[in-house]
Amino acid sequence: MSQNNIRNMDEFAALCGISRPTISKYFFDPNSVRQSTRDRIEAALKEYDYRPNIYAMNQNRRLTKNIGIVVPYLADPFFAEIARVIERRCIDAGFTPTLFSSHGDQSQEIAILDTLRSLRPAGVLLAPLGRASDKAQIEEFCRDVPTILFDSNIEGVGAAFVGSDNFSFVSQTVEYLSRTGSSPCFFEMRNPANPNANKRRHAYLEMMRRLNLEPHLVKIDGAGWGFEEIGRVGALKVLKEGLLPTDTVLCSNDRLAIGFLSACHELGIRVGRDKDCTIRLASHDDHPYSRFTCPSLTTAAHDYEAVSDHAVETLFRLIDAGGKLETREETLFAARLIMRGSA
Amino acid sequence: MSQNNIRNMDEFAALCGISRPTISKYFFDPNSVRQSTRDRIEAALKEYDYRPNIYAMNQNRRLTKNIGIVVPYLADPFFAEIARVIERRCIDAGFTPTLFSSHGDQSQEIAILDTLRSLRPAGVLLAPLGRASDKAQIEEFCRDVPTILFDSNIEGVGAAFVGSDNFSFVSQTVEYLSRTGSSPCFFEMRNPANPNANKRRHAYLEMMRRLNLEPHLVKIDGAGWGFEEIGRVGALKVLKEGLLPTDTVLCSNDRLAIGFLSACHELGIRVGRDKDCTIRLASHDDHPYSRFTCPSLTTAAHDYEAVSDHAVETLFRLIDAGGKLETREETLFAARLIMRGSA
DNA sequence: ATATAATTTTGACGCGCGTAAACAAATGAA
DNA sequence: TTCATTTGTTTACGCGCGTCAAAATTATAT
Repeated sequence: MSQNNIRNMDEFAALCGISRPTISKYFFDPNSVRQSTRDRIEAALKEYDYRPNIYAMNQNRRLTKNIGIVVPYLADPFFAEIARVIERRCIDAGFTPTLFSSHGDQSQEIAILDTLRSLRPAGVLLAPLGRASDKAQIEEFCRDVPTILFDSNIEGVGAAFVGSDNFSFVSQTVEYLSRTGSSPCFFEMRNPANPNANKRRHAYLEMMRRLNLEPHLVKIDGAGWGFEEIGRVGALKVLKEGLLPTDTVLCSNDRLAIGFLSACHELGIRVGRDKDCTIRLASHDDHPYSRFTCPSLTTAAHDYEAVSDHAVETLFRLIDAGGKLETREETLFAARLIMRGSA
Repeated sequence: MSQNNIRNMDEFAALCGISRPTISKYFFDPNSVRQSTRDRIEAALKEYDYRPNIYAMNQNRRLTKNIGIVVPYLADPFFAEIARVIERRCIDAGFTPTLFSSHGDQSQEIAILDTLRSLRPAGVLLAPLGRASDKAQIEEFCRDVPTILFDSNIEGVGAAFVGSDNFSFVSQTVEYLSRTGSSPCFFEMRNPANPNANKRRHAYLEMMRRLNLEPHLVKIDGAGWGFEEIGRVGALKVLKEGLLPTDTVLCSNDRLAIGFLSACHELGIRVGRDKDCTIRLASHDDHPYSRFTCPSLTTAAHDYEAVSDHAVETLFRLIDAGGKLETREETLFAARLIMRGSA
């Protein structure tokens, strides 16, 4: 490799023996130039390893190749994992993803949208905070920037929503628990941050109605995104005061369940299917840690890959279509029941 | 707020009644203009909410206000948490942080460094993969870009290293375990990804020597960053084959310990301090989940805040100094012993 | 070989802002 | 009031690249 004295595209073009506009075209889309010239450019690229100035590029391009990825809470490995998959897909498609976390905070979510505006991204994949989101601000953002919502829906906002089918989650867990033992009560936060929680409650009630069973909602206090601690404290209270109407508990999500398990252990209550166990516990999400809890969590798993893939594919379609889709799409993927030790 | 027809700094300057160079100066450092003009600019800013084009800005500025944050594995909440704190500090200081995760993969780490180069950041906070890192590439990168290493050190590379004092971690856990029961064996991966693991092993051996106790290393197989599963499989093997030399186990890190606990539960082995427990388990890191395991983990905690703060402060000093520090600094923060249920 | 389509070249302009130098104005202390 | 000092203005250039139109070249098909 020769020494890298190339200062700009002009010099590189000269070294290639190809005009600068053609080089520029190549960098926007390598397929837009004839194969033979592409080969020549790529040969020179290897020899001199020139890279165009991204700032000059993005300043002048009609559309950047940037994609914004926004998750509500990165300390939750669930989001870290989904962000990883989405990142990969974007890079493979020739885009430059940038990851943002709202860290459970409305003002940070708004600040991120503000930053994203000035990044002029080709598109954005946004998992909103949910109840804590400033819907008006998000709506306005989505009018300006091609955006796909995922994980957590806001009705009518964004070009599309891709997520999981909460009814599919709950129906499977409720059916399984009811079939194999006593029917479950539903353990959840009183004021859940995420709209999926509400959908799950409704699904629980509906399933219990269909099965002709009496529903029991167990609502616990707590705010914020520290679900494990909220679940632990809530479970301690419920267990100590004997407020649990059944010996089978279905948690709204795995992180609450992790806290619930912790409380049970503190109180010496054994959880699982064995004879010496007094409680069965199941949950939803298939959180990356749910197979390492004690006992491991019976849960309903997201189809991570399907959600990620479809969100990204939809975004690419949206970008290709110039930022507008004919109608707003909503796609939900079914859950898969994962039977483990806790129920 | 008036309608936002402002296309560039010229127009905004005209509306302000202030010359463009002064506006430009203001955006680089609001304190560099007289208070009265600053007030006028900020009043106009509120009325018209103009924001300079970041691409044009960064193209021409001698130095951008960007800061790169690189962590080895974002699905580990430990890194998510530290990244959150660092992000906050950078924003508060007027910088624009961008978060990257190597996802445990060498080629991705290199790709990130490549991306960072073309971002021309004022500075970078880098937590390397460790053993999997391409040291030569990182070294070359650090020659070009002002970089502070954190969490995982590479001798002589980067302007400074900020991390935790592994000896402080291990000395406290070993001392505590030995004082309150039988002395621990050390449970770790055979080929740990992270150099801290080696430091911890040495610290364990040294502490056992000082206490005049016989050391026992228990090395398990496994590669990659799925430490919980590695710990679980390793513990199953060790426990089934009766290879555990003592009833007290000190794991190299919490994620291995989480896997260990999972294995114990599968085998019906009770862990903790109670009479019916046959194993005591302790560990290091104070992973965000370690207080929710069953039993909760006795561990040595990082001083997250101190590490984050000092890393960021050092980076700011480095930037102010023009990218070079007189001598390479290494700062290690002591651990705090967190006594919980497992030992 | 010729007509046609596809691709590249040439030359030029503009994007929005940083920056520099010479000058003008405001400030503040003596 | 005076003068030195700080701060702002004017003017002008350059950064590296996108993009456009017209001309020149090349590839493909007939």
